[in-house]
Amino acid sequence: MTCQLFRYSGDVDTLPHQRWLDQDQQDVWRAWLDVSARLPVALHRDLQANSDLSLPDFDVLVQLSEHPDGRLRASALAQGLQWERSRLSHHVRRMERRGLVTREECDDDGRGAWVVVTDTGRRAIEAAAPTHVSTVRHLVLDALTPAQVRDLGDILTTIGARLDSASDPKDPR
Amino acid sequence: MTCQLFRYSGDVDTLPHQRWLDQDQQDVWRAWLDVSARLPVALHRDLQANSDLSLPDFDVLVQLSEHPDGRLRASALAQGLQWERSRLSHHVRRMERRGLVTREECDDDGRGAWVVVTDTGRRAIEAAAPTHVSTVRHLVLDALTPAQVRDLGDILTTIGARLDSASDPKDPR
DNA sequence: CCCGAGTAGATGATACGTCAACTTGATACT
DNA sequence: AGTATCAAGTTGACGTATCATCTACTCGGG
Repeated sequence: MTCQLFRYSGDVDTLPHQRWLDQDQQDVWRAWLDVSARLPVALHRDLQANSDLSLPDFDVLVQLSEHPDGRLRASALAQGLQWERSRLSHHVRRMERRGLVTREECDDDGRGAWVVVTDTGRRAIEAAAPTHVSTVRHLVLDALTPAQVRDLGDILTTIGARLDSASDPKDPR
Repeated sequence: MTCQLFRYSGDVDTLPHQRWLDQDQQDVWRAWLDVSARLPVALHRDLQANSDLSLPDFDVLVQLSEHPDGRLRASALAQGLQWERSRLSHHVRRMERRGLVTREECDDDGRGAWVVVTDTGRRAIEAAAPTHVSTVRHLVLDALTPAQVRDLGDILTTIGARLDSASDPKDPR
């Protein structure tokens, strides 16, 4: 994977007023694309091998498990997952069909709905979690030095902040 | 996002023999999940705003543009993208329908197929590339110090290597 | 009380990704 | 030649993600 990000047949100067990426930057960006594509696939496969959960299933169950009674309002859940509400709705429907969660009406708000983890769901995540965590360790956290883990945290926080302000109406670049 | 990765109602010790993540590790892992989920969404939105290309469309066109005549054998293209062949086949079909690429039979190998970028496809990527690159800069490369970019490259390379050996039949942990 | 604006969530259409067949042509071995 | 095997690519089914749209409810004035 040593090719350039753009090498149109002609000269790059055919597109003037444009800063392209130098070689080092291209390498880092390619590496990002590579890892961010393959890591979730590896985690997903790992989960599938040890449980009937997908990565999104797992994320949902983690959120629910973290809250008292294993229940959360749909919007709160969506926000915790950084998902769109419609995505959550679709996903919960599928998980409900498999018995991992149920939906319950909300008393104080007639529009609202609770998403509740079932016993089946609890058993599923408790069975899946150990290997999942150890895969995360093996592929990422234990692969890096403590200093690298710290650096990575700082880097991701910085990028995360950019993403915040990018979706923010202020500073649309 | 200051919650723990796992906080079952009971004590963590109900699942013994398991190393969980400490707080710092959880933070880093959460940050990874957060950024790796939101960055592609931001890039995708950006592309949609300036062109009719999706992120995968863009990736395909980049690969094709990097090669003479803008043509590549399907397998080579799949490998360059790190995609499964079937995924490529589906995607090329959709792109073909929109006139971005065409498929051509291969003379030397009766099974093979070329994927060829059309003029429309070329125009599309040339229109989309400048803003896309500048968004990548804005959100990532220019947000970090040169040292951080180097660090990130090292970190990603390390993880990439783990991913390689994870899918490798040898060392299945 | 009623009306309009906003909110919570669900739904349908479409695009995307994966897996498991399947088809067809290349290769190798007899 | 004949057959087994493998490689290239396609297809169909299904799960997943996004967008636009819809329904039902809440709330804050008139």
